[in-house]
Amino acid sequence: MNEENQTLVQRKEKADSLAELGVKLYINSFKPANSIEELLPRGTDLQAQEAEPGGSIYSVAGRVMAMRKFGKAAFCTITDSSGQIQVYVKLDILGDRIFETFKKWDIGDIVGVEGSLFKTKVGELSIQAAKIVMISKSLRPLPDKWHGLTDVETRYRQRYVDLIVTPETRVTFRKRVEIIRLMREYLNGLDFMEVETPMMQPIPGGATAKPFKTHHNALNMDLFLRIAPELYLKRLLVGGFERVFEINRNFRNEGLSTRHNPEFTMLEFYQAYATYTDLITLTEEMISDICQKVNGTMKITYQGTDVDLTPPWTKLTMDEALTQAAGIDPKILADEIKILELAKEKGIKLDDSAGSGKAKTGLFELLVEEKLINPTFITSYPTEVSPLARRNDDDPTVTDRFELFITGRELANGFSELNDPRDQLARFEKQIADRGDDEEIHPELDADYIRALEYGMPSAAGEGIGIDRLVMLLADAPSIRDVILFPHLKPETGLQAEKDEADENSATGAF
RNA sequence: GGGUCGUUAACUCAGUUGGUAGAGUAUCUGACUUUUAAUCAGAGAGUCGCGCGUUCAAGUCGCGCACGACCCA
Repeated sequence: MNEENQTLVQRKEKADSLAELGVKLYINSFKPANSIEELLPRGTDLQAQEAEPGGSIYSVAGRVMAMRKFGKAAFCTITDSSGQIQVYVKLDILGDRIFETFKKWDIGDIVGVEGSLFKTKVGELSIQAAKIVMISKSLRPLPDKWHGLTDVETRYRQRYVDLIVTPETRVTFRKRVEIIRLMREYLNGLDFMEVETPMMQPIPGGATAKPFKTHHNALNMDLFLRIAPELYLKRLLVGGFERVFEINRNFRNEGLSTRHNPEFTMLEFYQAYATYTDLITLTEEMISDICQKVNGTMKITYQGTDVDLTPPWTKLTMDEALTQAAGIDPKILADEIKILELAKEKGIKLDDSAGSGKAKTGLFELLVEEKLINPTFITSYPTEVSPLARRNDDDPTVTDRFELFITGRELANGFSELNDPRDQLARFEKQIADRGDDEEIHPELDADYIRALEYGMPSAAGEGIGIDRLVMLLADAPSIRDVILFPHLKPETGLQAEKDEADENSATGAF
C-alpha cells in the first residue's frame, strides 16, 4: 500500500522496539478465563475506592479502545465481544521492565490482562492489572475516538473498522443473526427441514430476473447463479419431504440501490397440504413474534414512521387495494379495455401482449405499494403475473397468492403452489413466448421440473421472505448495505491501481 | 441511464473575492500514580480523488473521468 504515512511508520518502529525489548507481538497463548460481561455485575455492590472482597484474580482479553496515560500509571478501556471495562495499570505493581513495554501500547492493540477488581475514586469498576500481555500489535490508528467513522463508503469497504468503532453497527448485525436464528427455531418447531439446494443452476428459474452467468471448465458448460431456489425446493415436495425451507443467497444481475444488493438472502419454505392462507397466518405470527423478541415490542418506528406489527394484519385483494388506496372505480377494474387504458394513461409501459393483469399490477406498484405502511397482505394476484401460483378455484384469472408489504416495501411473496404439470407447462411456454425484448432474461423451459410434477406433487403452499429487508425493518436501517456485512461496491480505485501494477510486475517476472 | 451533492492529514471537519494548507482527535517528545473526549508544554504529519484547461497564480473557476450518497427511470 502506498500509504506509508508517518503514523504507520512510527507504529512499525514502535512495534520493532517492543520486539527488541523481548515482547512477542503476536502470541497465541493467552487464554482469557473471563468475559468482560461476566465481570461487570461483580461491581454492583462495591463502593468507590473499594476492592472486591477476597481479591479474586480474573483474566480478560480485548482491544484497547482508549488510554489515559500518566507518568507512572494509566487507565485503558478495553473491549471484548461482550462489553468493555477499564483497566488500571500501575508502575509499582507491574515493575519497571513491564511498565516500560506498556508505555509502547497503542489504542487498537489487542491485549490480555490479569488482575483483581476494584472501583475507582469516581466509582468505575476497573481491573487492577497484575499482569499484562500483548496479544496482537495494531499498526494502524483507529478513527477519531469521539466522532468515530462516519464516512459510509469507508464503513462499507472496511467493515472491520466499522465494527470496531461503531456500536450501532455491532447491534445491527447481532440483531440480524438473532432474527435468522429465531426464524430457524420457529420453522424447526413446526417440523420444517432445512435443506440446501443448488446455487449454480443450468436453468435459472423460480423468478423473473437477470441471472449471473458463470462457466464450469471441466464440464465445459455455462451455469447460472440462482435467482431463486423455488423449483428445487418443490422437487423435494415431490420427493416426499413435506416441509422444507432454505435460508441462503440468491443472485440477481440488476441495478444496485438502497434496497437491492446483487446477492441477497431469502428464506424460502414450502409446506405440503397447506394453502396460501395458512402461510399468511404463519407469516404474521412468525414476524411479529421475532419482532417482539428482538425489539421487545411490536410497535416500532422505521426511519421515523410508526409501524405496528401487532397481528392480525390487514388483508386486501389487489382489486380492493386499487379501489381503497388508489381510488379506482371497481367498474373500471372489471373492464379489461378500460383498465389497460388507465394504465397507459398513468404512463405504465405495457407490451402489446399485456392483459389486464399486468395493467393492474402496474397500477398497484405505481399507486398503492408506497401507501402500505403497516403490514398488509395483498391477495388475488392476476394469473398473468404469477406463473408458478395455483389458480383460484372460483376465478381462474387470479391466483391463490399474496404479497406482504410493510413500509411500502415488498417483504414476502407466497402462494398455493401450482402442481398441475400440464397447466405449469403451458404457463412456462407462455412466459417464454412473452419474454419481450430483454436479452438478459432468458426464461428457459425447465423440463426436469415438469417431469417432477408429472410424478405428482402434493398440494402445497410456499413463500419467500427477503431477509435483508426484514432486518432493515426490524433494525431501522435505511439501506440494505447497513444490514449486509460486506455489501457490493465498485473496486476501490487506489487499491485497484496497485493490484494492476503488481500483476504487471509478476507478469514481467515470469518471463 | 439522468439529476443533485460530496471527495482537503490516519479519523472528524474548516478553508473568505483565485494569492505560501488550517483546527480537533490520533501520532511523536517532555511533565504528571484514581482518569472519564484526562490535563499542560512542544513537534511532525498533505498527490487538496484523478486528468485536462483558463490564469501571472487554482483546494477555490471550467470541462472530462473515478468513487460514494441521495433522488428519478
